[in-house]
Amino acid sequence: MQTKSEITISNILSAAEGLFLARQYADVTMEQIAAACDVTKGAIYYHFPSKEKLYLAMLHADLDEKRALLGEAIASRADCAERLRRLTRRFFDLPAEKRELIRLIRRDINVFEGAARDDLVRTYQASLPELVEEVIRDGIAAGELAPGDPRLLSWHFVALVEVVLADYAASVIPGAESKIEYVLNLFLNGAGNQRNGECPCP
Amino acid sequence: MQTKSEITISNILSAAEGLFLARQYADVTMEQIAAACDVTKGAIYYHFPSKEKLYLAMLHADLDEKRALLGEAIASRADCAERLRRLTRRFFDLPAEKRELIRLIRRDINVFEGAARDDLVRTYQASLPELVEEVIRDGIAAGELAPGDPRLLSWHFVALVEVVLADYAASVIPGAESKIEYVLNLFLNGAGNQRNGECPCP
DNA sequence: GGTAAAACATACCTACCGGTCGGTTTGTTT
DNA sequence: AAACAAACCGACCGGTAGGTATGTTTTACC
Repeated sequence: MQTKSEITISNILSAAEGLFLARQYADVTMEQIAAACDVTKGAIYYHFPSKEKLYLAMLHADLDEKRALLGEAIASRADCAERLRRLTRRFFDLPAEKRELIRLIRRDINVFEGAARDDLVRTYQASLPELVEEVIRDGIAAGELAPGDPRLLSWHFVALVEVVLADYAASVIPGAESKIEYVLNLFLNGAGNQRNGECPCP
Repeated sequence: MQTKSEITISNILSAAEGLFLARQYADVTMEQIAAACDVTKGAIYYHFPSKEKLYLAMLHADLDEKRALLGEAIASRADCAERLRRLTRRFFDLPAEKRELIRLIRRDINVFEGAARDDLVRTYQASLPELVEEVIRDGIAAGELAPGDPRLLSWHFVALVEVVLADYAASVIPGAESKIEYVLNLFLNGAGNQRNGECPCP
């Protein structure tokens, strides 16, 4: 069973997540967070030493959870395309708010400096791109993907997923499954018209 | 000849650009901007009614300029790949600060609400992605690109450019020209190993 | 070169926000 | 039920930053 304290902390983190996702770091006040989970500012400062620590704690909790979830999806011996497909599908299965976390970090990453910033970057790198990177590295080794830098390719893949995540995409590509296939096809085969490529054998 | 007022306005916009690029909107103070161009806060408020208006004015000026510059690059009758190449090259030729503007908008877009926000989105859309979209639309019509939604593909292309713009990419892909070819190749042909595709003719 | 208006500078106001602290409630132990 | 600790409240402080009011200089034009 959870103690009273754990419940409160969980509530605070949850409220903080919602607000930090909606607005920028500086535009979210501690009192707004407090009001959102029916406590006062004093209660938050009882559990967290500062606004910055609260933000980082919320990020860590969220990314750890997400990483564990997504990590399962690539733990298979399938080929590269299939592993990427499973990973993306699992990502799409996440509640919408959770998926926004990546954009959140890219947005607020300039708020902090020094150690806190490095910590943020590392935590982010370890969340999604690193998982993709692992799959891509294997894919290159197996000859399924063309040679290239795995990390750069993983960023490309993540960026592609982000594109499909935009509101506009929903009006063009309906349904999660077709979005996934869209991403995979574009990533593997590109946007060029393959039929234009001449077949070497007459 | 420029009047004194125009020079001051230009200085303010230039200083604002540098600071807004380096930090988040809320973390840039009016006094910092004032100090950066050797005036006082009062002078800024003489020319701009508010911080928000100053930010938007600086964005508009920058994007207008950039759009004019990039627009020339696609005004040719070359094929799709070549036009994209020229557009990207022109983009890479921009001073580093100017290239960061895209990321800036994506970062600060949540600061504003209502009309100001819509204005921001429209201005952004009209800057880079719309130019790419035009080229891609032609490319699809000419059969050079596989059928697909032009706008979504343009976002994909822009995202790819952004990936290559990251610091890490410099350590993997040296030189602007090879970055451009990397982007084009990945966009047109994808990351999949084409040699794996069986040739239908025996 | 004189003058009115534009273009600043200076000082100040006010709202807000992160953080603190004394005190109060609630729960637990003995 | 006394004693103690954990959890929480709410008023408050210090600093800050957007914005303004007013005085001063500079520009532009005659």
